[in-house]
Amino acid sequence: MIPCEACGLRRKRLFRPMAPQELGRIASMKRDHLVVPAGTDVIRQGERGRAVFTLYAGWAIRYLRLPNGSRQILDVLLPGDTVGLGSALLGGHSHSVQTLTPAAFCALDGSQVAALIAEYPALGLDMLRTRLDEKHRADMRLTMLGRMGAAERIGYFLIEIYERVRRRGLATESTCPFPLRRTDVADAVGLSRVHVMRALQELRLETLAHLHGGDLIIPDVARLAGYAGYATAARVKRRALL
Amino acid sequence: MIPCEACGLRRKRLFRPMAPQELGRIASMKRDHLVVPAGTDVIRQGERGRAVFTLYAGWAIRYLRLPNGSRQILDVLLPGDTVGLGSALLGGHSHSVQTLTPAAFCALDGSQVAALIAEYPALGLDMLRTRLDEKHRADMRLTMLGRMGAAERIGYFLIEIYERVRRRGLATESTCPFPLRRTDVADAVGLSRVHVMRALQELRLETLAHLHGGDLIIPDVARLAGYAGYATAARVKRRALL
DNA sequence: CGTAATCTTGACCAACGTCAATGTTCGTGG
DNA sequence: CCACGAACATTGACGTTGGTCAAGATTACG
Repeated sequence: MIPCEACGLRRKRLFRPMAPQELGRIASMKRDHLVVPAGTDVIRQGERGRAVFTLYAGWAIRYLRLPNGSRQILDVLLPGDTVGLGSALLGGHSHSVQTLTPAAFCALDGSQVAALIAEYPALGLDMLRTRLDEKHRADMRLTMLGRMGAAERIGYFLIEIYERVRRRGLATESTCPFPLRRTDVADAVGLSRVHVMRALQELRLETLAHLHGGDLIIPDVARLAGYAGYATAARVKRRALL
Repeated sequence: MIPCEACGLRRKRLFRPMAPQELGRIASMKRDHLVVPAGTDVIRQGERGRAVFTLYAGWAIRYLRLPNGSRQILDVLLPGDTVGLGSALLGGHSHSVQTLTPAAFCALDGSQVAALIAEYPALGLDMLRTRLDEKHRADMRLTMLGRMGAAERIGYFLIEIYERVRRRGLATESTCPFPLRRTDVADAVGLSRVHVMRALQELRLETLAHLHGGDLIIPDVARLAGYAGYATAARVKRRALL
């Protein structure tokens, strides 16, 4: 079990530095370091659980399964993203989380989060900031589902992921890993799998973006951003481990 | 200008009681009590501003305008809802807010929010809780846009609003005020105005819901909830004024 | 009482979903 | 190293949902 003090994630520029005391307190909440293969359900919609997970390595999705069997992907989780805070503070899990690749999670005892915030208000503020930033992303995603055509939606989705991966130092100038299948893209942007194919072909023909092997290639990021109406917003430093 | 101590909103059961000190501190941040007619843009997307607004009376929408002119309504604001926390903590406004009815807002100085949370960590925790609850609502809305048909979407949208209004004590057994126009509904659920008409007719024919005058009538809430896949989640007490 | 805004409906068209057949990749066991 | 199967990608044909255009009805308001 990797101690929080030695956690590599924290060193990235994307995350705020923490005071040693804060870090020590968080370390005391660490309950597990869980390593799982691709396709594992780490959290199941409806379960009780009060653990808070930070994705340490690998990719995962947060999704909802409807009574009729269809699936909506709510978010793609990248290393450093936290999930389960809602369940810890509010009650049961309202969504599921599944790994897309082999992955490792850091599990904290969520029942202590309220106490933690009471002790270190600055942590609460940071968590609130991160939440607000994510809410902005959620607003944009809602807009893309509500008001954009198939190709633009997918373009937006792809560039958003590319930018998030890039900020974590995991992408090159024009390429980033992309372990999602066509079905996953479809369930994320609200289209059928077949129509995703058609829209991807359109993007490929216009040299805006294409998928190849497990990689996403965007020859000209600015051009795709223009096409899909994506605006790079100044982003907040996130709170790692929480 | 109504002092926070006398604010009627705080007394409703939906909101947590506050300690006198907390309340005093918040009162010291109050900058304005703004009364505006219907159709006023209180916040414009892109503006600088660091004010935090609490809707005191009336209805409003939070929306995004795309380069191509179309509009996505992100949320409907009811009395007691707070808006602008993101801008206060993160920078400029990423969305606009417009009143649907004559309305009154309480405006607080947002630049003091960080300091407020540092002083009263419990407030930060409450704000985080409220945020997490709203995020759940946002997840559900994304799902409805991505995976549901027109009539179900609108049914979901209507019942969600009805429940929120009811919890504030502003609805009767089967009726609540509903100042949105067809166009607003369309921009909220991601359909065209004409298609909203067709879907509303379907809901009316099946006696699930109908709009009349400025009112929304839902003869059998449970039946509509079943139809639209709406599940009443236990909701958090919200933080009024913030 | 008249004008503007909104609601409502019908006719037609485009976008997207479904079904089904074929190709491709990749892992597994011989 | 090859043969096989399973999962996934790809494409075409066709059906359905939802968008667009346009006209008339109703309501809100000066």
